[in-house]
Formats: sequence, C-alpha cells, structure tokens
Amino acid sequence: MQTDSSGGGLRDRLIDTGVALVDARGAAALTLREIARSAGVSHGAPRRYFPTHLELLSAIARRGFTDLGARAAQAVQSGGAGADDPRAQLAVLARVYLDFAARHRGMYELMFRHDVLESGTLGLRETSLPLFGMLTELVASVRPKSEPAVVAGALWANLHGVAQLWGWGSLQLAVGGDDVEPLITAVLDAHLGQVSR
Amino acid sequence: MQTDSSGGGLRDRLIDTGVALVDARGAAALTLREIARSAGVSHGAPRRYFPTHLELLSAIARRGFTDLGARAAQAVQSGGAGADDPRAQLAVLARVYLDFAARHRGMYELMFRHDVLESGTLGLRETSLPLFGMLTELVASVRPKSEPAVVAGALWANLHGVAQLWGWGSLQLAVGGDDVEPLITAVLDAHLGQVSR
DNA sequence: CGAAGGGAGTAGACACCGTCTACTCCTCTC
DNA sequence: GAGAGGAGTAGACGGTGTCTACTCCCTTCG
Repeated sequence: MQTDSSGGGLRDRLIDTGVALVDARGAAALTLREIARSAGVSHGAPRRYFPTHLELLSAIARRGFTDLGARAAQAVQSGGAGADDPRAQLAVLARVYLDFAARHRGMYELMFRHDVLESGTLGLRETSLPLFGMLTELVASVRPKSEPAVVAGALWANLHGVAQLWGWGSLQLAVGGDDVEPLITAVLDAHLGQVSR
Repeated sequence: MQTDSSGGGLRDRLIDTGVALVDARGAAALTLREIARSAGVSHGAPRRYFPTHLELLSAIARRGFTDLGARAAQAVQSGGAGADDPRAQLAVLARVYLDFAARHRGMYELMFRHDVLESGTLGLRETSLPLFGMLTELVASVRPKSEPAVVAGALWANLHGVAQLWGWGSLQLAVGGDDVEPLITAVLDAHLGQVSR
C-alpha cells in the first residue's frame, strides 16, 4: 500500500514526472508545459496545485534534498564504515554527496538554483538541515575542540564547490586530471585532519 | 585614448550594456531583447556579433572573469600584505574573491552557469586559469610539501562553495549567524594550516 | 561620376514559454 | 433529481530566442 502515488493525486504525479524528467533530460527540460505534457495533462492543470512554475520546481528540488538526505543517513548508519569511526563516516558522507551530484547533475543544479531556493512556500533551505545536522554531529566527534557548526559549514561549502566545479569540468582543467579522488582526500584532510595524524 | 568603446563597435557596447545590466538588475534581466533594448538597438542586431544568446552571455561572463582576475592580481601584488608572506596574500585573495561574489551576485551567478561555461567559442573556463595559477603558486609557497594544484583546487572549490551558499543564505542558516568571517578563517586554516602552527 | 555590392541594423514572423481566465465536465451532496 | 463546487481543458496575452527578408549607407571599382 502506497500513498496513492499514481492513482489520483495529480500533485504527486507532477513531482514524480519532474524528477524523472530532470534525471533523463536535464534541468532545462523542466518547463512547466513540458512537465504537464509529460504527465499527460494540459498546461493549465498544474496551476491548481502549484500557483507558479517556480513552486513546482521547488517541490521537485525538495524531493532531491530528501532523497539525498535519505541516502546519506542510510550510508552513514548501515554503511560499511564502523559506527564508531566518525572520520570514516564523514568520508562516506562526502562520497555519497559527490556521487549524488554526479549521478543527478540536473537535479543537483536545480536544488541549488537560488531562485528555486527562494521560492518555496515553506523554505526549501530548511530541507537540507537534517543532512547538515548529521555533518555537524560527526564533525563534533572528529574535532571536538573546534566550533563544529563552522567547520561543518566550511566542509559542506567545500563539497558543494567540488560538486559544481567538477561536474562542470572546471576543476579538471585546473588540477589537471580526471580523477576526483585526490581532491576528495585533500578536502577531507583539510577540514578533518589527516588520517595518519 | 581608448579602444573605441562607445564610438562604433556595437559588439563591445552590447557587452558593456550587459555588464551594467547584470550588476543593476540581476542575471534574470540579461534577456537578449533587454540587452539590445538597453543598448538602443533592435533585438535582431546582436545576432551579427553573437550568433546566439548564450554566446553573448558568455562574452559578458568573460568580462567578469577578467575583472575578478585583475582585482585579485592587483590586491596580491600591491596589497597591504607583505609580498613575502604568501599566507597573508592568500587571505587577501580569498577575501577579494568572496567580496567580488558578494558585490556582483548576478555576475558571479552568470560566470558559473554551466550552460554559459559550455557555450563560449573559445572556452570560457580557460579565462579563470590565470587566477587559479596565482592561487597555485601561493599555495606552493605555503605548503611546499603538498601537491599544490590539488590543494589549490580544493581551496578554490571551497571559496566557490562559500560564495554561493553564503550569497544565497543557506550557510547562514546552517552555521547560525550573519558573520562570514569565522567561516573564511576556518577555510583558510583548513587548507593552509593555522597561522599559529 | 555613377552603379554594383556588401556590411550593419531593422522589422516581422515563428514556435515556445509562463500566466491568466473563461469554460466544461463530473462527482458529491441535499 | 438539481445545484454546487472541485478538477482539468483550452484559448488568449505578452514576452523570449531564433530565423529571414528587407532597407539603408558606405565602399569600391569600372
């Protein structure tokens, strides 16, 4: 029994369609009319549930945030890394984050469009707080003497920057290579200290 | 004597107009027709110099990159920081970067739109290489034992992430505060080592 | 000196977009 | 069984990027 995802409920169907569309054809395909078309309704139909195109995009992006949060939580809790090694858990978290951004480039792009972020009726930004909370807790374990929120913020910003610049090919040009691994290691070492330390 | 910026040369005038427009009214105002209107020509005129809207945007963004590079070079070379203290120079560089992103939000947004980056006839990405070169050299001085290109790449990604997430208000929510200073310090300390170290 | 030619910008058409509004059903209720 | 309201349709509107036909005007050459 599911929550009526494909039965009635055009609202959910529009979001589902949008998620599928952005993964298949990129963020540029998320036209209001294209989403409606792809969902098999007229272009005016979404308006009953989303007063504006941006609000529909915001709802789609929210799916991205909750999806990423769920993957991260699952990877950290039941992942291969020992539950007692927060440093390893942060490494897993970082890789889940970058992997998500790489596999869902269009969705990631959508999630961090500032006009989308500023649109949602209920702030879209808040949706990323659970993920950031996980990050902060783990940072607090690894570097108890630091200000965990600040370090976690810096680390998050670093992951975000790598995700974008690498995803768009700018960083490959700069560091000269196609392997993102050294970069990930450098980022983790920078904010959390080197493993051997 | 200047290079005929406002005399003939609609091409340069369009870029100038675009730069002014994006600073005054944001990236959303950079419509092809709006740029043409604002430059006092018909909407078909730009097509002679820029076959596509994206290529005009790319030319405008290139101005942003060269402008940022010039500011950075000037700040590093003749800035208040001693020329023999690469760590201090990197701090200046970071602040110039973040200040630019904050003061020219629309331009910065434009500069890192992936469709714009991928558009330019001559790769737009290469325009940021001088800036990255400065970064790499300074990093090589501060941390000679590291792989400078990788550390510089990680640092750049971090600055980019802070610029975006802070500029859009997401990081304030996460770290809980309106002061970006602690974050900058944390980023510099993370990648370059603490000053007191 | 005059005509040919091409660069430079204009103007209109086209398809598509987001929004708005009038309208049709279809179902539920009294 | 009739009325009402929710849900989706369909068309109009202004705006956008691209494309194309056209008008100037200046240069060049016969």
